[in-house]
Amino acid sequence: MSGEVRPRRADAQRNRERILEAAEAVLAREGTSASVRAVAGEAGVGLGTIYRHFPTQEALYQAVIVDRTRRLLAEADRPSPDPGTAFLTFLERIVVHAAQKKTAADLLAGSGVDPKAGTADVSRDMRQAIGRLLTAAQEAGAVRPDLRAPELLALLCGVCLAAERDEWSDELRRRALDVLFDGLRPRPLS
Amino acid sequence: MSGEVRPRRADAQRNRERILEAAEAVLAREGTSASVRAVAGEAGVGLGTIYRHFPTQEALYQAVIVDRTRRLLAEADRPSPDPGTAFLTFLERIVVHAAQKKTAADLLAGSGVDPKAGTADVSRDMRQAIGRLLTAAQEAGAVRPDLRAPELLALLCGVCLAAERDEWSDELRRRALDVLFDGLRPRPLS
DNA sequence: TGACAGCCGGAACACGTGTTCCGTATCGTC
DNA sequence: GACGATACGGAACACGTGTTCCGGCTGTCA
Repeated sequence: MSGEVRPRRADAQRNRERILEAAEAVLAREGTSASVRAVAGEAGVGLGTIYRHFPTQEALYQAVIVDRTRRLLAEADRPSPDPGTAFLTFLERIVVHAAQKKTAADLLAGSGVDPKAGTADVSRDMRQAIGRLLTAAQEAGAVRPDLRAPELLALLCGVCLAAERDEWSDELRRRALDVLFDGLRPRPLS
Repeated sequence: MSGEVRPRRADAQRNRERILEAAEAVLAREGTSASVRAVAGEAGVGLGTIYRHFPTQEALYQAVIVDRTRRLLAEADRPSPDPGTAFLTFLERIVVHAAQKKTAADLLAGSGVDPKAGTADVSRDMRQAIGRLLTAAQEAGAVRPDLRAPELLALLCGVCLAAERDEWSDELRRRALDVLFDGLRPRPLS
């Protein structure tokens, strides 16, 4: 074990942060198809500088996505007196996040976790958090008991994809989620 | 006006059809990001042959998409005694089509019709057909009256995007659409 | 069967991408 | 202030893409 890691030079540390901020902005604007050159331009930095800090484009984007997703996940773990509201509120936050950051849908995709992706951990955490909130909401009687995680994640993934793509307005999101959430509630006994 | 269009040579006509079939197969497999070379390989044809028949990759793909969408739309216009079932059945057919052909979601996207796309016509027709079925289903009391076309199209677009991406199984589609369709129905008076 | 318009294949070109490399500039230390 | 390690910028490379071009082949028709 080598130990003793010399601290980064001050300008390097500054550049690293500028690159992360730039990547976040560019991802929000263009989604994960954004080019490394776009990030370099936004950061006011050369291409080589980016590759000095991140081995790969994928590594850079994952760094941004993982960081922001962890912040989002932190909100899911606050215990709430109203599991139904907590569940639906968190779903809506995910959709808002998707629309603003263009980067949420991938984390919800099919349960077959892509082993080569560095986002596998945070993706698993996300699905588990949703699963926990779902179970709690069902036990509280706020969500239909026959709803299972796969179809919930599939629908949520679809909503995120559409919201990322077409930049839903606040009102459209409100109306669409009202419809979807109605479908999640228990059917009143006819 | 020139008139007098000489008929295509027989081999050229044959190749044109092979290209269209190949394009359909490749689109179903890889979506609209498929390369022209992939279509050429599937058709067993040179690149030049494709460009002899279609001025552009976009033109080729649009030809496939427009043709298939027209066939799908033909089903929407059969008058039905049960507008509610007709509405939901057509929505499901669209989702199945999306999952199999990887090509439906674009037609449902934001109402701002892209003027440069040759699919604008068929996209408008699709939205209008859905709108008609929606209105009929609402008048029959089978769908909640406060549902409007924008959020319906947005949700449907999301479902198609997710189904195209992750190749939903029949069962997953069934479960997801059951939930979504429940949200479309009228809320029973408390 | 001969001649030619039409057609074909695929090499070649233009462009955008991710990534590497190296001469130069800068930071931290003495 | 000088010096070495570190970091920077951006040209250059490898690759995949859409598209064009042209020499040669082939269906068609007299």
